[in-house]
Amino acid sequence: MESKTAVASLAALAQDARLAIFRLLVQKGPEGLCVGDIAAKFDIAPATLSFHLKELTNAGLLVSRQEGRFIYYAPDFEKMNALVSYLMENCCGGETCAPARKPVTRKRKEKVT
Amino acid sequence: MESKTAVASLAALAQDARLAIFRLLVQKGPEGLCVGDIAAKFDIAPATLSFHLKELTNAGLLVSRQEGRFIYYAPDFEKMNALVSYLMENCCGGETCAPARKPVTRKRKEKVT
DNA sequence: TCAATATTTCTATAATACTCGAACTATGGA
DNA sequence: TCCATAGTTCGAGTATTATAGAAATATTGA
Repeated sequence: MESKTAVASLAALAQDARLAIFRLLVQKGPEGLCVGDIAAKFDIAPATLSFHLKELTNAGLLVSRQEGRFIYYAPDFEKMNALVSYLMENCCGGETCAPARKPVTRKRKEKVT
Repeated sequence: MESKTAVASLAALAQDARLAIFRLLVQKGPEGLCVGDIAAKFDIAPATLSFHLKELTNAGLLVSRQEGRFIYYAPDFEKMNALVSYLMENCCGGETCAPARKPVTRKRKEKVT
């Protein structure tokens, strides 16, 4: 991960509303939530919410998909793991700590064929 | 961890110089580095460096100790772990991911008696 | 096609943060 | 005591970011 990317991701998370939104989505998982569902959880003007979702998406922390009229946002878990790994890279010289953490893994979704 | 604290920590890290400084110190470990040693690694005006160290310290990410004329800064590893845990708390509803990550642990320093 | 719903873009204002020169404080050695 | 070294605080200029009203876009159902 590049330093620039990490700074952008951290900046995206360094804001009350965005951190709350991101954590909500992390807890929700890969299915995500549509904008309206997120709006229902927080008292944020639609334009402001849209702005924050864009910030998180531009930072690479969220991915979105359209389903009919609804747009779902979900975390990009790989990016989140990469960010954390970048922060802790070679912790304590790599001798006492590394590998510091195991990345988040999740069960592969069954194919719905 | 409180949301306010997490935002402050993330904001402290969401800056080129500060992220580089923090990562340098994470890699150095609990002994830390004095300001001069940090300054030697980056091209930053002393006042600016001092400002950034203060930001990181106020956010709780660094601790400092004085040794003679030198002030050593080192990461607060517990705070760092708490921040990461907060980000990933109850990931994917806690079913598929949790416990997502193990915190950084390091060997207890031998007592120098 | 028309209206309603869902979300985004535009635009402006207010607030906050970064940088660094200059002046200041604290420690240790001569 | 006096000076040099190590860091910090202050102040001002510049830049970036948050917020939200209004207008625009896109999708669906009638």
